[in-house]
Amino acid sequence: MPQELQSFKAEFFKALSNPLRIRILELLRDGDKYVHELQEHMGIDSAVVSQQLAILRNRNIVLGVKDGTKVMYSVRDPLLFELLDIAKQIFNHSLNHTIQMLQDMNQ
Amino acid sequence: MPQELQSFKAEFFKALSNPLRIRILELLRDGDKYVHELQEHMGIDSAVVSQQLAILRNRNIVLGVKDGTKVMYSVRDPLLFELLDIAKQIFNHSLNHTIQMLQDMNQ
DNA sequence: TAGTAATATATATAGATTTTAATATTTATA
DNA sequence: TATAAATATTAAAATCTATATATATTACTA
Repeated sequence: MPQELQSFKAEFFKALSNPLRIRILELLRDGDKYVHELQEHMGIDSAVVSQQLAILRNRNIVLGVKDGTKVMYSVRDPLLFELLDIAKQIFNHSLNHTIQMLQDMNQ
Repeated sequence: MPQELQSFKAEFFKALSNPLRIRILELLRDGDKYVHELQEHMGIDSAVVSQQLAILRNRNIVLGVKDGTKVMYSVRDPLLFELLDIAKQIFNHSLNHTIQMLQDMNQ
């Protein structure tokens, strides 16, 4: 694999490496939303939401469509949700492993 | 989803958000390797490889097993490779989309 | 066989760069 | 003018990368 592609992949994962951005993507999983809707769900300043949306937009992960003064956001590729699910599975495996290890230690 | 889990997920993706670490994981996909083997493939200082391995180790993504003075590394969960494949697919979709858009603009 | 060198890996340190998150300002539309 | 969203700015925190140092194991050798 060429070195450039590795950098692109790394950039992609970097876009996902922030709790606010993960939260946004999970909210969008339940349906497209306006910025102010995201802001209300997350309970943070709308400028902060806009900042994080800009990062996801620049990486082509979400799409914003204007509707008057509002902007409706959606996730561009549904495969992203599959990716998040696999991440969760990996996470669960790792957690199970840790729990098992602690149990073994107490035997 | 609890806020903590979002942070954990973000941490996980952060571990993947570096070109050297992506390279390491792709090399390990072809089979477990010693640090010096990784270092030779990557053509960088072994201290740099160790640093990056430490990050992957701390996030429970890889496992290092001592064998004399050497340490053999492997990926803990094969699901990780599935995750990388899906990332690649998302990436291809995005690229196709961009190409299509450029073509449309030239019509 | 004790002492020392060589090898493999890990950790520590530090300066440069990047990211974060909060606030302020700007733009666009109703 | 009021509202919705985006962008700019900034200080603090985190990350990166290179280099230096430390540790642990094996090999050598006097």
